[in-house]
Amino acid sequence: MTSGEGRGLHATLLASLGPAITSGDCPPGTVLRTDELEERFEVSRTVVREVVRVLESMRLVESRRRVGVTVRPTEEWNVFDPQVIRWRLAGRDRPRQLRSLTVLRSAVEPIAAGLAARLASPEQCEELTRHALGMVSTSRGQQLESYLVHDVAFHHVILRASGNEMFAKLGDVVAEVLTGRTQHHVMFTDPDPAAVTLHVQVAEAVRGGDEERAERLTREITIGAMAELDVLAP
Amino acid sequence: MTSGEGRGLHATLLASLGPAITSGDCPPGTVLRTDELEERFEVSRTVVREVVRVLESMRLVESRRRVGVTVRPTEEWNVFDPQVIRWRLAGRDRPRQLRSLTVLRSAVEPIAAGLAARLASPEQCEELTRHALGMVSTSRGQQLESYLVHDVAFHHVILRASGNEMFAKLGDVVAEVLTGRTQHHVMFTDPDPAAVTLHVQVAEAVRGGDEERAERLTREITIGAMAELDVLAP
DNA sequence: CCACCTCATAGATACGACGTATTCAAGAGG
DNA sequence: CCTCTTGAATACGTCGTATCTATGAGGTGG
Repeated sequence: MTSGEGRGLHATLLASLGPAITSGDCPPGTVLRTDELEERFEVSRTVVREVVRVLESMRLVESRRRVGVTVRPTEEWNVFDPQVIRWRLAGRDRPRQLRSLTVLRSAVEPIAAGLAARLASPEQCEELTRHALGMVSTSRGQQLESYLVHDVAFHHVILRASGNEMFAKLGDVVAEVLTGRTQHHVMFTDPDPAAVTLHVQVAEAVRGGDEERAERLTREITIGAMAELDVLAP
Repeated sequence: MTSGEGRGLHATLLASLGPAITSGDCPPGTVLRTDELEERFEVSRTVVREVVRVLESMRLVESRRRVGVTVRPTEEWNVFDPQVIRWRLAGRDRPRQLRSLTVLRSAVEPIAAGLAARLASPEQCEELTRHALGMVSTSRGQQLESYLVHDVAFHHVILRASGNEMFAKLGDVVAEVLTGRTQHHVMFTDPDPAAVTLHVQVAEAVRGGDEERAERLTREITIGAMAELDVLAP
């Protein structure tokens, strides 16, 4: 076992096998045998079996008697599993994953903003305007890290305020998309002023309970995000 | 072990513990001990541990030394895991889950339809019109089961034709929503004629490559679905 | 050529042992 | 009386081995 992120053999092996599969190093159809994994990673049967069970629950692999552990075709993977998403974002088909997520965002966030306009609590409205203003004040002069913090927080609040648990869960994923985008940015360019303005206006619309406007403005933001992706990604 | 769905002790125990947690029988904060589960379900330590590991990967529970296996708060669950969705749909907060999913549909499907209008293959267009016509021909005279088959297939094709792997993955979930809706329907009423017409028109729009129209019409369908939910659910 | 049977294989399950982190509480010191 | 340290109990983590069982392959006989 060369490395690993979480403590414990289980987490370590999972952090090795998961990415190996999602990155395509073990393409669909590949057969892994339990005892081979045992010796390759120098862990006990117990650890291997538990990891395989987890990978099986993510539908990345299928374990069959007399055959071994087979990697399933990509289209059967649980692509909504945050763990799988993280592995894919860190691996080879990061562009593809980024595109999928951005399209998902473009579908979900406008609706979420509309719902937020109806349901957001006063505290959430306050948070929203605070982060929007934070984005304004950090939008100039190479402060992209601080800007990103506000940007992520802004979208997190919107998704939580929508009152939909599934939307809320997408907050973490969106955070990774935004973070990844900034990491790939040339760090010398400031964020698009138009986008900053849009965020402020969305905060206003939500605060004012204007569903239709919140939705429309957020849709403009996501359209911008997709356009940006077309420029940056292959 | 009273019952179970899949063959094998692992699947059986998972099918007992999962629903027990998602239904609220074991509310967040509940602590389960490994050996207690062993004797309660009459399985070995191995099986319990592997099941706990899977539940942990779904973020339903957290296993800590000297403490036991604690049920995590609801907002930390992997609510996009199809298995979790199925358990919740079968359990107590089915209405809440159904509402979340319907809102998600209303966000995703219109965008998916728009993309499908641009990307659908001739075969997919053919499938689409076939199922739309199938819906028409089964929309009268207590043929809800046949109607449902076409309805599910229709939305499946739309989501797949969008070219987005994440959208495509939602097809199975949407199928369960539609199925569940029909199961709760009074079986004597035929489907809404307006909805049937909309499906036919969506198929036309996709076939004709009219993105804007496909999106708008699909949005009308999902609006109808939400309205229907308001009538049926608490 | 096909249907059926046998056997080897590799995962599925079980059990017992030891390691280790974590918590809680008792006791020493201030 | 309060705080900090230290120790022991505890429940999960890891390991090795043994047995069971499903299943795919290959042989056998009709």
